[in-house]
Amino acid sequence: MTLTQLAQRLDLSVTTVSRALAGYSDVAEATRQRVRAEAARVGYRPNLLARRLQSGRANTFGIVLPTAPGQFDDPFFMRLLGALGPALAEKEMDLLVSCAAPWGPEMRSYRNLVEGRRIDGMFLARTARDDPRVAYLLDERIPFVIHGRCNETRPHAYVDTDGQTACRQATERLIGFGHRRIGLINAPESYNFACHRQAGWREAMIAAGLATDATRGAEPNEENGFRLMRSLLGKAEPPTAVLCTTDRLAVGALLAINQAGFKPGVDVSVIGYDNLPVAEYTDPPLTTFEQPIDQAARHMVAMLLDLIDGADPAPLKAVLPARLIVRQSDGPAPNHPNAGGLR
Amino acid sequence: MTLTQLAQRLDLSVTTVSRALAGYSDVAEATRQRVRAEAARVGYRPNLLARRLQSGRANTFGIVLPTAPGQFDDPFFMRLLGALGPALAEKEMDLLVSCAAPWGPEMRSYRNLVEGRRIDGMFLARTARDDPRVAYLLDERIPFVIHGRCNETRPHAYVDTDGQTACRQATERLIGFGHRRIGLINAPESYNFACHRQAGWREAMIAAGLATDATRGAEPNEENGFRLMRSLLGKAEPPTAVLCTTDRLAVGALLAINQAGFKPGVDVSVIGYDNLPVAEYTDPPLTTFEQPIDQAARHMVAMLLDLIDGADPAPLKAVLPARLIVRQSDGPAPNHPNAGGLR
DNA sequence: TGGAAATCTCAAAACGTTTTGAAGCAAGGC
DNA sequence: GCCTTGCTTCAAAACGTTTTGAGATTTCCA
Repeated sequence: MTLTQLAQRLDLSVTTVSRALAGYSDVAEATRQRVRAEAARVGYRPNLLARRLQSGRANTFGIVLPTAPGQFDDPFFMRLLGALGPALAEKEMDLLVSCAAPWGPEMRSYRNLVEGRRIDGMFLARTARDDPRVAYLLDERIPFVIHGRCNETRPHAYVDTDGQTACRQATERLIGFGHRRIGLINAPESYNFACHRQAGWREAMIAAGLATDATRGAEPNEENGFRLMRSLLGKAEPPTAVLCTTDRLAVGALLAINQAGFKPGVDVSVIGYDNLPVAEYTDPPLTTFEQPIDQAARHMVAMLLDLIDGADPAPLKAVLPARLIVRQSDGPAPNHPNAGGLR
Repeated sequence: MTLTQLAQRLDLSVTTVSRALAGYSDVAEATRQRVRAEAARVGYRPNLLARRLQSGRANTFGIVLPTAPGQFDDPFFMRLLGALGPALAEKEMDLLVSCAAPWGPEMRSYRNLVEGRRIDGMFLARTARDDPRVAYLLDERIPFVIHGRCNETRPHAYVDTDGQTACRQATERLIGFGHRRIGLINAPESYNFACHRQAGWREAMIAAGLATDATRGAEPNEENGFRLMRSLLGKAEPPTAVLCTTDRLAVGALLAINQAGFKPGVDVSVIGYDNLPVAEYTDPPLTTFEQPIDQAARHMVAMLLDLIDGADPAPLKAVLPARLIVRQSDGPAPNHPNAGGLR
């Protein structure tokens, strides 16, 4: 059922029917009602493709999932999608998902989305410090919002979690527990979030006059967490606590601690970051940070809608606090006066 | 740059330019080359919205992610997306993602996608035994492919993993280890996959003359795995092995076993299903099944493309084998002649 | 040399909307 | 009775493609 057919049934012009349905005031109340009733009766639904062609807007935003081996099933993106989806649906926007490895080929995905005019704007996540995608989108003047931050100096919209403050607090917490050798198991510093989280840890360590050499970085998955933790435990004076900048790293670290014959949470404290579902069921349950992803998603959607309406990106920035979830993977340092005390 | 503008530059008609680019044989070789060269030079990209309006095809498939609390971050969907994406990109198809809770509201999502002619076909996953979405799509004659199976009698395309065989084999393996009381921690039987997996377990148990009463079911997450395992352990004669039909259930079960003072893999064997990334780093690492998701995705894409070309859905069925990944969470039954032997 | 066939090109229509500019008509003011 | 105003409706153009059917030119053969 097209608008033309509907108009014929009603013995009206297409114009009038279109304007009646759109609620313009220049069609008589009686006519409007008649049109609306008939439209409902025959179940008329406008053809979105036609509407979009005419309006020049795709009514669609895009997001590219990184499908690198070892990280394509990152739960973070699933949660981001789950949060973006409803926020977008509310605004009658569609979400187009494209998949690509995050190096070279990914750029082709962006080109495809952008140059085919399939989308009006893009969401980005997991940005690198100098991210070619950001530069590309700025060059092409495609509206976009980043989850994360990046070094780009031109103004752009972003929403991020304050990983720096979170990691500073986590480190201070461990220091308060009496730990002196506190390791950092991080993602590669080419990721922006890794830099921020490291900065927080370093800040607290330096403020307390502690050494910042026990740091390691690699692609954030369980295997690397395991490997890096083993490497830290192999040191002459292994750390009594580690801050893992993602839960997947922490899961690997916990196993490494166990297998080395230590008791995680007692001999070696661990704090994670992300609050994955599994964090509540590791052994021991993982103390970690929760990112306000729903809130971030709502911000991101609102910002992108503003941008496609021509808003200035400069003021569109938000940094949201992470929330510490205390479980049982951290506690007083061994041989510390507080050790064995109440937690 | 539109086709019209390109035609003007070339002093050709829009028709000729369009046909030259599309590779029709009725445009002179010299002209075609001239057109191609100029198009490449000015970086012409066709407007997909216009093309789609004209062709009546959205060139887009849809998928609805279940965003129920407690399951919206199911890694399964992330892997499915990661596998569908590249397969679709190869065929120049877009993937539209919609989010909705899997009860009432989800139907509205389907309606939106379908009735706005935004998509040419749909992927479904996590189907229930009597799934209203399947009935709806059949009624509306929208092409679709299910990952999973369902009770619907009308012919429809599906791809599934053979969970029944997998779970039968897992149970037989446990029986071979000397276990006699083997529990089942399952998802609710309203899910199709839960039925199949249970059937496999039951088959093996009955064939071995064992009791099939130690079975429990609930939404497949860590918490329920924990809870149900505790309940099984509370029985007068607790099972010495459990088959968990998802890894998330297994992760919870492992913790419950640990906390009850048993050693998982020694006192109580556990086998999971899904091979989540975390499965390699649980304590002990989890014996589980891996679904061939990439292969399934390729099948699904091929089938859906066939369907929109008018193929008969009846023969479009595939059931793929799951692969057992042996780790250390299962082994000989306690007090069994094989106990303590080599594994 | 005339006509048919083959080759190349194009104007116009179509896809289903929204928007623009104008027209028809009644009421009201002079 | 003429002009303005306000209200309601509509024909036509536009968005950028693809397809259709036909026209123009060349080639080939009788």
